[in-house]
Amino acid sequence: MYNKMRIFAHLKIAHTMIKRQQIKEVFKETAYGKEVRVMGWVKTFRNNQFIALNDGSCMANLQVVVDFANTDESLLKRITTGAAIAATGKIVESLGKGQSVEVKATEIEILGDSDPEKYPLQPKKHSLEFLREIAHLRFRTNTFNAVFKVRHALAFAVHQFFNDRGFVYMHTPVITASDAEGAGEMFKVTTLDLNETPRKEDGSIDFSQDFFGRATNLTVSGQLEGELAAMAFGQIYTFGPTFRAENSNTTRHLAEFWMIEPEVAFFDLEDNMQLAEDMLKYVISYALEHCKEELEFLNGRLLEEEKNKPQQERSELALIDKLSFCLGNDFVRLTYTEAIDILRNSKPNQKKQFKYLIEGWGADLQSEHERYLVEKHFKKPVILTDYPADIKAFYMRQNEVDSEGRRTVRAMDILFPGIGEIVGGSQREERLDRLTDRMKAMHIPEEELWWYLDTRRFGSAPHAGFGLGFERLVLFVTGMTNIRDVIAFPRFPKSAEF
RNA sequence: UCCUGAGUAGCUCAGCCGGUUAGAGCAUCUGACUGUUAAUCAGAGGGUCGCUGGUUCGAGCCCAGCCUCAGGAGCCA
Repeated sequence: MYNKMRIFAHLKIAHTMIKRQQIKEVFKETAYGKEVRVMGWVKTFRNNQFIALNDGSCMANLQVVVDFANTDESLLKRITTGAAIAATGKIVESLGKGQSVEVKATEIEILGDSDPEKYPLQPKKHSLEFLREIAHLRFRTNTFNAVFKVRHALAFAVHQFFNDRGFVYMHTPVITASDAEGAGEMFKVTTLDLNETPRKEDGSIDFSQDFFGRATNLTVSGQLEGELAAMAFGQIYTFGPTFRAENSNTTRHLAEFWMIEPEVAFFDLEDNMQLAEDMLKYVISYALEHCKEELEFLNGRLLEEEKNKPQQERSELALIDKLSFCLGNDFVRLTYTEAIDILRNSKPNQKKQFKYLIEGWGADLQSEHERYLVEKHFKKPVILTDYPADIKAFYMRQNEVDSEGRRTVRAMDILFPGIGEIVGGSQREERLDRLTDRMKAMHIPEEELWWYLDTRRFGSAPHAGFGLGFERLVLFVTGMTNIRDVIAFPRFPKSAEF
């Protein structure tokens, strides 16, 4: 009697007293027969008997076995793809193949139903295009599970890298009044009634009546503010959202993206390049170490996809091999001028296969040229430096005019295979007169940037920094090909649904 | 914004030279089966052929405009 009661009591309290465990932890359990409680979402329910359950803690699904003969049919009907359930049961060695352990359920509770006629995710392969249309649900797929775990790891690794080196994380403003950075079209920020904007006598909008008393925009870069902080802390970085109102419709542009911008006092361009290369290698190796399961999945996904491509278009290395290769090799460093020489003598240029032929010095490099250098000629990441001054921003440090009268600046772009420009940076022009000369030539109003120029007036020092497009990094590491698939809710022209 | 291609069932796609009632696989539903791995087998339901207009006896198919998506280019990170 006593024993019976104990057993009975034990069963009674099963669903209230047993603490819910993450599936990731259940897989680590070694004691067969141990009672566990898990909660998650049903991926598939096979044979009226086998639930593939996922709670997001790991990629692998836990197999929960239902004793269908002794389970109410109305409950079985509610175990559908997408439903949230709680399951209590014993850990047992799996009789089937495909998993070593499974949970033999003694109790199943439906936490949230999922109407199978309406739930759009099916236990089958979906196109990324379709999943983009249901961005609110696509996290529940294997691919996006993996992508966003890797994204998280990379973000964490970025902070770890800089923190370990004594950098200060600066939060630069999202709303900015300066319209002079020249990094692209900006989104306007206003509280004015757009139907009745106050006007000045000359008919232009009177922004003095706006919230900030002046015209404001969303930031296109935290660099200028970052430089101010670097002139006190020595080394800082920013990591925040950045906005560009360009009408860009490509696989590598977003209207809202996350950018990492370190800025370091007393650094020259060489130091800057080394920092960027070290950082990229650090975060990639962090992902390789901490996202094995996810990267292996993405690696396999990519191999599957490659099977459908013609031989020519297939990549030479699988994803994980590509990442390892990237870690094991120094990035190639060369000047713009050297790159032009290589391109001018290249086969596609000689055979006139480039759409834009390289004829002389001074033109900006097109995508096809960057791709040739990175993917065909060097076959590894490339850092291009010392671009013509005319095609680069005003704040970049000017080199002395060379023997042929060419004006260059201490710029550097890091080009990655398949991605293109992943980092853009430079040593900054710290000499006030050279900087203001350049601003005049480029029609950038000095009055608006008086605070920026103050850094050159009071204790100016050599310094350098760069901007890293975080989503482009995630693209490279996950092997995804469209930037809209590596950010949760992508913003791009005609799209801000979620 | 430019170039190219696409838009047909919930998803992936086929649909011939313009011709009768627009098809398949998967998903869903019903039934069978019950150690399955995107289970399997049998059956059923499911369509504003992107939208608007035009040509034609007749348009999913031809023409024009628009919308959306994909890939490439430009802008860039």
